[in-house]
Amino acid sequence: MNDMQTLVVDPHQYPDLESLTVPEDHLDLRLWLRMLSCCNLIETEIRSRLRTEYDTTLPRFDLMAQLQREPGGMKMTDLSRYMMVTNGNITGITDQLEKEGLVERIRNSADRRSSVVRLTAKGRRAFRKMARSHEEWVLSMFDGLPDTSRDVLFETLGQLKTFVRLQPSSRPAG
Amino acid sequence: MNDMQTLVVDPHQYPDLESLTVPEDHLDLRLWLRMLSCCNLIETEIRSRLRTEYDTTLPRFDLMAQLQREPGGMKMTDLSRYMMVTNGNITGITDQLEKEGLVERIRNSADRRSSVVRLTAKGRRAFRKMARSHEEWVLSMFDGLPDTSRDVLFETLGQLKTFVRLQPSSRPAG
DNA sequence: TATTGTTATACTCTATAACTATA
DNA sequence: TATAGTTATAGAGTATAACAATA
Repeated sequence: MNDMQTLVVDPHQYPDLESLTVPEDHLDLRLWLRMLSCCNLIETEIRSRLRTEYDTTLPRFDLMAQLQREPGGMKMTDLSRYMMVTNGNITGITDQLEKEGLVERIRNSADRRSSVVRLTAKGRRAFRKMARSHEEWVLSMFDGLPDTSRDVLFETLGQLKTFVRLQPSSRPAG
Repeated sequence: MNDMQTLVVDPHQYPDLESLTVPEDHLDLRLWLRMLSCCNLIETEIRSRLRTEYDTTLPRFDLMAQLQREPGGMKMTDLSRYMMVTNGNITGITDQLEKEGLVERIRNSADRRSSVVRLTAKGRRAFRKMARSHEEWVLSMFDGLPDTSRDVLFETLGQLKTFVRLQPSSRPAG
């Protein structure tokens, strides 16, 4: 069975995005590629674990995480806004989760166009379990990082999130 | 034309992944979600600009960036390792770029199974232009961030990249 | 037997767009 | 007219797997 080619790569073993820069490049660029490769490393690991251990995906996990905060459920339109994807995609993910009994749609009698999605009891149990694992994975990945670095990262990323300036043309005029 | 629903969202206007945590959560988890939402914000912007201004995608840009460092070209297998995707995907992306005249395959007479992919003159020109824009976008997005924060971010992310510990089961046994 | 690259296939996620039912 | 949600479609990106040619 040597004709099979499963993807088996240790990311630390190969150069990554950051290696595409040279010291002469702007610090911003090197910073960005370093941040991106950190994120990709961690995100890939989480996606892979969600897949192998819970047979699910990050968007599905995220949708359930949104619902978990709102015991009464959320309107599809709000889910779409918070998750920054279009309506049709929320319908699709909700369909999958509903088929597995993890969420349910509740029709709204006041406005019969809209419905509310919420976690079922089974969905709440499943999410709690996944969220615990998810947290363990993250903790274990950050394990070697000194406390001061953690604090500093948290603070400066907070600044960055505020300061990041999106190009005007990519935003709606209003 | 109100039945059309184009995705037009200002990411700063809605809660994001980070808002799924509460102060009682572990700092690691809050840190991770904050980092992820920073990255997603910036990455989404870059993908969108690559699409609208250069009609291309991030994986295609990344493949060209790899080749740009190696004037002699790279083997498909090495591209696959560096970009951490399977062989078949490299074939697909290379096909697209070759069709547009941006890269070319050179057969290797010593080992007739393998070939080398390299940028054409047109590809080098195109990449230089895109890379300049890409750098401008990044610079402009980091514009409001104080210098000290930049330095600190760069250092601590460097640490993180070294310390991030992948789960043993996700790596090959060797 | 193992490696290089290609092809075929399937699946998820995404966007655009048109549609239905309702407001 | 506008909104909530659905459906249809298309395309990118990914993985798994089998294959041919070559080593």
